[in-house]
Amino acid sequence: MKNMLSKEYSFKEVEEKWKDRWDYSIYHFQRESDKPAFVIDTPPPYPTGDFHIGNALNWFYIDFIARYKRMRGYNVMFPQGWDCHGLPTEVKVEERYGITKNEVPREKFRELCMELTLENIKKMKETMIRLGFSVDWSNEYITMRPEYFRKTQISFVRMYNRGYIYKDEHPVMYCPRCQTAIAQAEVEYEERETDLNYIKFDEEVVIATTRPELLAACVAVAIHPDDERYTDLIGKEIIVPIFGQKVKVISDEDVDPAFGTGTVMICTFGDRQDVRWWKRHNLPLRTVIDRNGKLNTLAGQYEGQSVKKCRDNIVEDLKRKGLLIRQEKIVQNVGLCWRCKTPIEIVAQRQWFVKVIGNEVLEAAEKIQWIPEHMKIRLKNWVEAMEWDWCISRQRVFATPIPVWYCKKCGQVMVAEEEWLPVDPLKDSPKKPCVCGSNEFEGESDVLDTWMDSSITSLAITGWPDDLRGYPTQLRPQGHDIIRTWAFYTILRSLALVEQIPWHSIVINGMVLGEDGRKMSKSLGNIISPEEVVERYGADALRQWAAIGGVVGSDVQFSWKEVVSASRFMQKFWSVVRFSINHLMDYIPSHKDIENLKTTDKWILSLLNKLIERVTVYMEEYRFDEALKEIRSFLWDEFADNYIELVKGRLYRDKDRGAKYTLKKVVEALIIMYAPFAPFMAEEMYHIVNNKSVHTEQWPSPDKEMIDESAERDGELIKEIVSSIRRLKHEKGLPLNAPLKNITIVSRNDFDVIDIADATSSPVRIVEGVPEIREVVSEVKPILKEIGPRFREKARTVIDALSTLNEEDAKKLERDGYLNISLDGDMVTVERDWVEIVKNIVSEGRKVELIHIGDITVMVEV
RNA sequence: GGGCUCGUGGUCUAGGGGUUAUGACGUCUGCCUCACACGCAGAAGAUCGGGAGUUCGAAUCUCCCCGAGCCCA
Repeated sequence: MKNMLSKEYSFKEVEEKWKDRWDYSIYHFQRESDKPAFVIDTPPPYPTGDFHIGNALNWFYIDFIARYKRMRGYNVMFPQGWDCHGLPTEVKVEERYGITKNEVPREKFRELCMELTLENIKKMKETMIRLGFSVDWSNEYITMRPEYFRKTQISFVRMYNRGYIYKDEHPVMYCPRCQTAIAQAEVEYEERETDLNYIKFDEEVVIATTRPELLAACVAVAIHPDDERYTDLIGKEIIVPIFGQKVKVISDEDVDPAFGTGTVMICTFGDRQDVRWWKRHNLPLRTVIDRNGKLNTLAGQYEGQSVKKCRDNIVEDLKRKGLLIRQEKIVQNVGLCWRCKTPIEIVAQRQWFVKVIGNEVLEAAEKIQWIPEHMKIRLKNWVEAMEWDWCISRQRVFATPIPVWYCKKCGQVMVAEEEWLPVDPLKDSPKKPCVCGSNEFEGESDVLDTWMDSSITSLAITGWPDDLRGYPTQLRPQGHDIIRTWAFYTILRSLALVEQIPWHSIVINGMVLGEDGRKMSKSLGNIISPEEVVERYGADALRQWAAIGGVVGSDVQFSWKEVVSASRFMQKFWSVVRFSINHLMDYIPSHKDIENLKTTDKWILSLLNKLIERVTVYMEEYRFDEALKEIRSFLWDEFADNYIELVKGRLYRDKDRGAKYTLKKVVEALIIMYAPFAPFMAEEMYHIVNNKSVHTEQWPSPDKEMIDESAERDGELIKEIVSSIRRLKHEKGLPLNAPLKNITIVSRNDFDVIDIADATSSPVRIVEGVPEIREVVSEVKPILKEIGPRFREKARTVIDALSTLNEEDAKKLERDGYLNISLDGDMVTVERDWVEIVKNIVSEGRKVELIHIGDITVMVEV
């Protein structure tokens, strides 16, 4: 029979073939199904057009889980969302058409954004399909579409009506470049060097500040209450240089007397500490920075200047007036807009806020299983440090409109009713008059933070607000970089909207690092795209890098080596299938074949069933690295290197049905368990051995009947005997297939030796004991884990006594099962099981080589 | 400054009280043995970051120190 399989596995051909041929509807979630549901609240990526390797890691984990759960009989939902709104797309559109958002009508600008978003989604989808994700495309959602943002607006209305959302004037983080308020979570900090300026306020007071441009916004000067240098200043008024406003001197514990001169000017607002002081001491508000990041009229002669320009000018003017005592360089942490890295300002503005219900969120977090557990602490730290409510209004265009109008007559706020949604208040009018009777409204021009869209994904995918069956969902997979945003906001919103946790478990993935162990970045030039890996080694190989690269939750370094080693494993697997199919082509399994199993067959089947148990446990624990390693080492080290080598004789010569049965069982189970990791190749191989799709198969369940400890012991022995004979031949300089005169195994229990004979090309027999052979005890090895706990501090003495046991006593111990020995005058009884007795066999007749394997001896006549 | 995670052969990595520490890549020595040279059979290579402690026994637990990364002030 001719083998039709190519010698080399061609990932390119196979992956392209199945990608096009697959029926993706088998991955659709069945709304009406008896199977238990497993709903995954997958992350909606931002449609940049580039599905990068970090996304890929996240999706690989999701796909391993989804495929595994499906095989375990779950009705899995693996939806795919797209989190469309936001600044980056606006910026891209401005670049692309060389316009600014204010140069075209709002509606037109939004359309251009949508157009670009759809193009980007298309590109990313292609990559995702190429990577083999089992996405349920019938559950795709796009947040910019009316059917989705209707839900966002409903969530706004409901939370408003329940008192979770309010509009107020409050200090907010403001990005002057993006010209919008942002949330605390969107601020990142970076160390930057700036000048610390010592400015003379009056004869006694010199203030050190890094923000001289905010002198106009100065509302107080603070000192530490215990600072003896300034005790008599407290309560006095002092005049701010250049601007001349009188401010009070107050005392506060939070002032660091060791920093600068120990006196601090409080501005509205230089940093968050200013906000704390401003609130605590009820200070007046002097806003000097406007929405464009420019100084306003309060700044007098500096009006209209940028923050940077104003700073330079004020420093110059202070110098000229002799008010600048000195300057020193210091490093300080500057808050930056996470999108454009522009230093943010804190300004008081009327904005929309969501109440942060920190305690409720923390309580809910306790009810959720966190994988890994310690990631919960990140949420905790974040929540506990939150000082302000979540600012959800943005002064942008491409986002979900806030469904609110203001009465032109009385100023009353009109929040949309749910039936009116979706709505754009700038285009649409309320369907009822204001309480004052007026029909003249002005629509809210602010829009919602994009996180308002994406923090209801768990609700949206289950069918909320129309249908909430099956809520909470089962799983949220996401990166640890967005715990403070996505995870936090989702829990908060789920509690506020439906009073439930959003998911039972959350599994956190790490970031992907470059090959050099550093973050991937353009400037370091260490970026790897999924496409280039797929091109060279295939999606299945990349997937295995993801699985084996590290424990879920830890950062994973990209590694070509891992990818290569995965592709070698694929070649090995392919060769095993190629070998197997030679013997299985004409084989129709029968249950009777079980009766023909030899020791070696029983051994590998027992190991296989134990493997299934372990792999299943690892998959349940999201330990993909361990699961895949188990599969790999079983296939390579046990099945290929040992089992197949041992049964070749029986297969080629005898067409042995027991061996064929075993071969088929093992290969099938391995392909199925491999399928979540390498869906393309597993599919190809399963079609070869079974002519059907592996992706609709059941996950194998361990067959307890086949777990056979004695077969395992004998099988291990056979393996050991064969490999020690190989080693012997190697040492003697003999070819591995050289026949030996005789192999005699001295053992009291009987097992099949046919495979040993085949594998060593030599006659093999088992004897219970041979007269002309004399057993000599050569070594007694104490087993420490038996002796340690029993004798504790005396263990060492016992160990020494046992290892120096004389031959007579050792034989007595072996024969009787116990032995009394005297230790420092005490009689101690030791048991047979506490030691391993190594014996030599001395032959009086012919010359034999002796091999010891545990308690067993093998005599080899070369 | 605070929190979290982590320091294991040359490189990456598993393990997390029992004395010969896992695997991958790399290195060395033989082999084209009828599934596989992306292979087979062997081998070398680690005082498990440093120190102290707990214990009969520590890579593993505790404390301190050093170093790295992440998150947050």
